[in-house]
Amino acid sequence: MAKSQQPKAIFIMTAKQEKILKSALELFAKEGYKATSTSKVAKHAGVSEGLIFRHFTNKEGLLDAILKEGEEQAKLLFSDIVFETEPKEVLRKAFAMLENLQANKAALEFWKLQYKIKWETEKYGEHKTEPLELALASAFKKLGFANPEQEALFMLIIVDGIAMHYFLKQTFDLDAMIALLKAKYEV
Amino acid sequence: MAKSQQPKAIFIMTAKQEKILKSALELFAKEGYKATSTSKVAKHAGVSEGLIFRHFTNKEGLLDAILKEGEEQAKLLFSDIVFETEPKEVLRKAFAMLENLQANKAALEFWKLQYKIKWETEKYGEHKTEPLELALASAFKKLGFANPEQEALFMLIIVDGIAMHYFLKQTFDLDAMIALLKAKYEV
Amino acid sequence: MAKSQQPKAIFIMTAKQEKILKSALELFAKEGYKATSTSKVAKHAGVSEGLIFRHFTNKEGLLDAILKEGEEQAKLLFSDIVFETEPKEVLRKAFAMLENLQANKAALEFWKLQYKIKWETEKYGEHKTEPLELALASAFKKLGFANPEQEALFMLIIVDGIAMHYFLKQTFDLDAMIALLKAKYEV
Amino acid sequence: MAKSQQPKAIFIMTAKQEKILKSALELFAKEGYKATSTSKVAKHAGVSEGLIFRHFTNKEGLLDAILKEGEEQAKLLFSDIVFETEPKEVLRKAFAMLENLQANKAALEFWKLQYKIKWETEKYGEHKTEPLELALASAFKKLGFANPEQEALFMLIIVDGIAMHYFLKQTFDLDAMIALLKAKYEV
DNA sequence: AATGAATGAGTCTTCATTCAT
DNA sequence: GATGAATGAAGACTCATTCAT
Repeated sequence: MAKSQQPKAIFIMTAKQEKILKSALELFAKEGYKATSTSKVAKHAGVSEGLIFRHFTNKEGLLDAILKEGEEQAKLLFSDIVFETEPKEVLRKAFAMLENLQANKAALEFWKLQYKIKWETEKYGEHKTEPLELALASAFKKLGFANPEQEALFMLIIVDGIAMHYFLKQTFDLDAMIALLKAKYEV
Repeated sequence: MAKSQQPKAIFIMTAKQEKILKSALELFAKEGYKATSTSKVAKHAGVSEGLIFRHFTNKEGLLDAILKEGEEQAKLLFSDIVFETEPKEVLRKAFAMLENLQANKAALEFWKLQYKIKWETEKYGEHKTEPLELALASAFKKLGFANPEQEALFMLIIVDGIAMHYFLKQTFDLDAMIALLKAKYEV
Repeated sequence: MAKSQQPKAIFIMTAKQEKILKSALELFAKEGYKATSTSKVAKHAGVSEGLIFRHFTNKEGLLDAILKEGEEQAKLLFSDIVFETEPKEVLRKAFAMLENLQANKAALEFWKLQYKIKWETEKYGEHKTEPLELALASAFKKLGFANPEQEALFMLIIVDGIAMHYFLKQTFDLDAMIALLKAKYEV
Repeated sequence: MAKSQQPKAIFIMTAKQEKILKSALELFAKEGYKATSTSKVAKHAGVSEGLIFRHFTNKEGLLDAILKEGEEQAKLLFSDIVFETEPKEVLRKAFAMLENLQANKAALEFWKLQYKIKWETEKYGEHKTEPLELALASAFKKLGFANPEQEALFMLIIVDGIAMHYFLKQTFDLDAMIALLKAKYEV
């Protein structure tokens, strides 16, 4: 793996830089990282191919920049759950994350990319969901579950699995599945 | 996508043909489909690159052959469950599939490939698990669940999710998770 | 520097392989190593660019193959001198090497390449001329020179310098210079 | 080759201009002209890449500026010899040039670059050494040599060859070689 | 004077695929 | 059935150069 370098500052970006990032996100999420050539990204973003390398050093650097932005977004999304103290509400908000997938196209693309990358490169560990796991464990403890840590992991796996099926299967009824979950956990 | 063609007969295979298939499976599962070049496969299998194309027409044809063999294996694996009539036993056997992952290294590679391919190419739909879904639905019906079809899908998602986490996370305690599942479904 | 690999056997070469080698020698010698692109070599040799890499792995591998062949030729050329025992004859034959430059175009290109590469990459040490140096030293000893090793090196430097000037200066009178040399060493 | 243009005036140079020139000299001498990118020069000099082109028009213009400065230095260096009338002293001073290589690191880099460029671009002819050649010829004439012009060229070739060997061979004993030269010419 | 974003042509190299033997 | 030479298109990346600011 080549060394990769994130741009000096995420917040100061030229219009073209943002276009590149947006295009890359879209294409990586749709076709995968390896299958998306830098020239395809450039064409899609309407810039010269060289510009990608001036701004992101590498193809890998481009991926890292996207992933870093995704992490930022994820933190934001998770914070709502992490700071919730009412246990039932924690669960409800966790399920709400799933509901959000249908409404927010950008978020959906980010998540889809996460999965694709996870399988393609086995690069990004699960540690990003750790705070979520802790929050859930705490909620399950308050609700009197016997093995709260395991329950938390179990729920994460379920939410993960549902998201995955939603991504991969066109005919998947997300709302119905969320309703079932809510019923099972009585929230 | 180029047209692809399966080998004339699956059961009659030369030693080299099998070597190619085995090497491709291993490499595709480890590195991914796109990231594995036909030349790498040829070298790993100890054959000339041309031979791959004589036997499998395409790189895609090679993938299809592997996937087809996987389907065969899946059918075999599933048949035990599908023909089971005792509902609790159906669930037990479904969970046993997960336990099997730890024992059978070859099976594990096959499944890992299935997941990798699913994400990389979005090529293989879920239809392979349909009989499984039906068997589970029937079992849940007998057990008096309100919405057996949905329960079946839910369970499949859970099993899928568990398998995925097992593949991607080195520190995942598979046995504990299966125990939890069994407790939840009282089998 | 990337690893480079010489072709399995130098003597068994396809026609295209030889064409590549010949073109590369000519272009490297004329324009320099860095300034000669592999695509230029391919076009000049009338082959596809990919073929260069199939046969020589790298651009560097291509250079190595040429240099190795040059070394072979040099050994042949030097052997005539090295096995000469009559001291004056040794000197005469050393000077004859210079005279040969005018007659033998292939040899000239090889030598020119050697100089170019020496300066461009500082890759190939002087050790190739060692047997020559020893032979000259032995000759000077027999002729009663005070410091034969140093005299040998001195002569090599002169011959080298003359060859260089011949390569770089169009108006250089090689024959006259050789005559002067012969007069000075009374051979 | 693109047209190239020297900076309006050599003597009036901003600090950045000098830094560029210094960096370019160092890098060209170490890595070669082709192998040194303008971006490397800019980074090494701590200036923007664009500035190189504002000041020197071209990469070639940058090279020319360096070479021109080298010529200036050469004239200075040679003048000591050119205006010398005592023949033995002319020879002594010519040999002193070689001795100077060991003492003066800056001069060494300049000369090394001259050689590198000579071989890489075959751009700079020998005309720079013409006054030197004349001075030597005159000295040899006074000393009663039969063919003074040729003797002068011969000596130049020797000095050149010695310098080259000193640059390329780490284990070269420069002092010993100069001593031999002095002995041969009895100075 | 100085910057740095932007480009397009070109660099070396890899890839899937074809074909003569 | 099997090889390995051969290809052409595409891959990531670099480079000299331009231009708006």
